[in-house]
Amino acid sequence: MSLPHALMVSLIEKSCSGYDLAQRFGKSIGFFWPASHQQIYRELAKMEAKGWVKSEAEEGSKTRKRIYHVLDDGVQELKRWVTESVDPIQLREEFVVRLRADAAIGPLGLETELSRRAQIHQQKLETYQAIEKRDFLDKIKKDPSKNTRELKIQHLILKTGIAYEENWLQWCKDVGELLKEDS
Amino acid sequence: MSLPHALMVSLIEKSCSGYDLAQRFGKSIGFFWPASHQQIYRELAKMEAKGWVKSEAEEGSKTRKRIYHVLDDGVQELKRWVTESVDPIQLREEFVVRLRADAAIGPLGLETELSRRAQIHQQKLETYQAIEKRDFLDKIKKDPSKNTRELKIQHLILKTGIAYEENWLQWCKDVGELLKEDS
DNA sequence: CCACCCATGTAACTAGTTACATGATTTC
DNA sequence: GAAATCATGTAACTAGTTACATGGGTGG
Repeated sequence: MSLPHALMVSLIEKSCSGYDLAQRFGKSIGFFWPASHQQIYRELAKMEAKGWVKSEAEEGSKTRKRIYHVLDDGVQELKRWVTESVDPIQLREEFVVRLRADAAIGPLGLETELSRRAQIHQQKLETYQAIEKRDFLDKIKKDPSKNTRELKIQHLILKTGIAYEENWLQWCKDVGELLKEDS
Repeated sequence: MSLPHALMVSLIEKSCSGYDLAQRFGKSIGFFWPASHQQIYRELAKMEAKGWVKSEAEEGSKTRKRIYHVLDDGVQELKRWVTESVDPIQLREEFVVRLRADAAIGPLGLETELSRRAQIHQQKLETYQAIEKRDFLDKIKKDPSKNTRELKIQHLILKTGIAYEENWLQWCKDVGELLKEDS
């Protein structure tokens, strides 16, 4: 399981509350490891029980907010986990199964759904590209010395997402062509 | 959930036992929707209870083997399901999280694991390419009239797998370059 | 003062994984 | 007759999803 470790990476970058983590997961590390707030709160509680993180009420705050930070045991655990050997995840795409059903008993009119999916990919792609421009391209242009190892890796991760969406977008076009061709 | 529907697609292509399905899932539709035999047996039982499929002991056989075939209700359900609207699955790759951990507190020596993963992708790629040659390229060459809608779709699905593995393979190389560069 | 966002949770469910069990048949 | 593979399952666990609950603070 990766969630506790993903949370620790995020907390190392900046300590914050479970709520904040949930927000940040919606727009950074969560692109590659999505998690709902329910899951996050549950994991944080378990991690605190294990002594990987510790939470403290914000000083002088009137809210219930609890700020989590990573303890030394957490960092050790993270280091251990990083070198673990785990197989790449299996491609598992429902729409491919639908397509195969269409091959067996179709045509079943997948075109509408296909273009809906193309739109979703297009939208994600644009989101990623906007982030790339703002957080990487412009930043490096302004000050090339900022292009550290850390930034390069983070940029590569984002480019992974971009390539991923581009591939599926192209795939949607290819499938669309094929379905149009002879149905 | 797709498993029952994936199973029906497979059973429509050819009726068979749960055991056979588990074998076939290891080398065709299971590339895109993997399932263990435990899961398959469990689903088949549920599907039979719902009246989507029916099983019969093989005539004159001495084994416990039960052949499943899809009933009309099952075909109807499949047709209904195909047009359902479902979002594309989220990219969810543990190694990307590790990479980001490496960016935050690294370098942590991800190279070994990376080349292990590259090997896995390479191997899958070769498996797919062998299947492509045998089941599509050679077949069409021999008799172009065999290149039906059904075959074209199935070929496209396989090419999806090929592109997927090629992309991750390339990704491994890119990451490898970056890690070598400045660690 | 009402609606919205902040902030944290519980409960029940679903799908998939891991481990274990068992007996029959085929192959060497 | 031993080992491999055919063939079907049960049980317990893990991770993720969906639905619901609740109370405080902030902006119009």
